[in-house]
Amino acid sequence: MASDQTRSAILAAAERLYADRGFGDVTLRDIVAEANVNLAAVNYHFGSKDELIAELFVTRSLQLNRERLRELREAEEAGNGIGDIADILRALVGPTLRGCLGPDTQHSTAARFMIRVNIESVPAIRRIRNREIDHLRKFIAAMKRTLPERSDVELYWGLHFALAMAQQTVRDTERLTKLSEGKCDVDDVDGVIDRVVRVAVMALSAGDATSKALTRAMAREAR
Amino acid sequence: MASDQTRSAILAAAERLYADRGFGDVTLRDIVAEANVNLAAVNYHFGSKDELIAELFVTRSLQLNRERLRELREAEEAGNGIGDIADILRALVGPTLRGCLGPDTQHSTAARFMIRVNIESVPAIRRIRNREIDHLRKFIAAMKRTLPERSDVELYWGLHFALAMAQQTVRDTERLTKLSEGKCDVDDVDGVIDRVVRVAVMALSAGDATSKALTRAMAREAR
DNA sequence: TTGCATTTCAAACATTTGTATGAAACTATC
DNA sequence: GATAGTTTCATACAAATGTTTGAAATGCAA
Repeated sequence: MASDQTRSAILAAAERLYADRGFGDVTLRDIVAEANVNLAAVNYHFGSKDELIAELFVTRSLQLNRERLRELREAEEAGNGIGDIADILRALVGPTLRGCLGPDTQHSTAARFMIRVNIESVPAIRRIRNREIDHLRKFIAAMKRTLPERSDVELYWGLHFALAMAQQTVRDTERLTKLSEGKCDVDDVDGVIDRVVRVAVMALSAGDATSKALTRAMAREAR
Repeated sequence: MASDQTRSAILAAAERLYADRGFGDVTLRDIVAEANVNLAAVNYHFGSKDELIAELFVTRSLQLNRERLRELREAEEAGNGIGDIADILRALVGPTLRGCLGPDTQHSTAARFMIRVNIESVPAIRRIRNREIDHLRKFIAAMKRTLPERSDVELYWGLHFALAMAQQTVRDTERLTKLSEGKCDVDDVDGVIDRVVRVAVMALSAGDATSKALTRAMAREAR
């Protein structure tokens, strides 16, 4: 086992470089230079470049999922096993947005790395991502407990849209800021989370009479 | 000018290969083999690999934007310059979803290419994408005409979320299908469009009293 | 210290990649 | 049908990249 400090140095350097410059144009030589270790060290400690990337992603992924489930548990415990739907959705999108948005994001390597993962999509990561489904099912189950009369399809679409809004906000922060000329304050993380959650809650009723009534109400207002 | 058939063959072959295998692992040699032309032909006709990719993307992008604007114009003409908000949003997300979803997607190279563009993100394309903002502003303007009393911020977020849902659906069709065990029918393109539009319309009222009332209503129902 | 396993290192390897070159083939104009 | 411009072709180039190798260094137990 020894000191492991070479291994850690590689992980840290790789995450930093990937976060800053993306997966596309960071070579092993860049990484070992940043980490001040020998070129062969990567293959010695990780086997291959892809396995290094995979380890980085898995580590951060597990952290994210742990945090999500922790918040989900909190939400359900507060309601004696039945969480408020907004809190459940907040547990789903909150950790991502809190991790990847906000003014202090510039200082968190892990955050910027996960943003990269959301923007680019390298095969080594795509393979792992497919295992995320079991994790999401836990949220579907919790949503079902809270809204038992909702059809499954509505729940799936609701979760899908919630993730869509969160991830697109992370991915396209720059475009939204430019488009809105800074009027959309993505640094107000809690505000963004509230907004996403609110829309996601509404999305869950997209097939319902209530929502159709709302749509009609808006149409009237527009006249 | 001459025949241009080499040029076209390269474009067609490149689009097909990129659509099938992604930008990451398609080399110029793969492309020229598929197109039955000489290796040097790519640099002769396009200058560089990146310019070839750029031309492919620009072509498809212009098509998409043209179609969006056509539908937007239709929507506004139907209402004497003021379109129904749902129709405006439909003009925004409809072309993308109609192009990239549905059972016949397997047969359209252009569609699969644009899906790739949504999944992967290569520098050559990212650069061009930033010019999309002017295009989106036209939709903001149309939305503003229909909902003049809405604050700009609400409009920006609404458009952002609409695109988020559409693009994530294109990007993560597979995950949604797996997660829902096929219960979410993404082949029903019109159904998906309706759903996205409906949620997007609701999102536009995320800061309003109406939506807060709806949220409260749902909370009551959940009890 | 000796011996053994782990880790580091410099160097080389083997491909793969986009691009450049210069001659040949082709095309169209006069 | 000669000439000039365009296009095609085989081949070479140069650089980059992940990986391997075998020896040197290091750590550690007996």
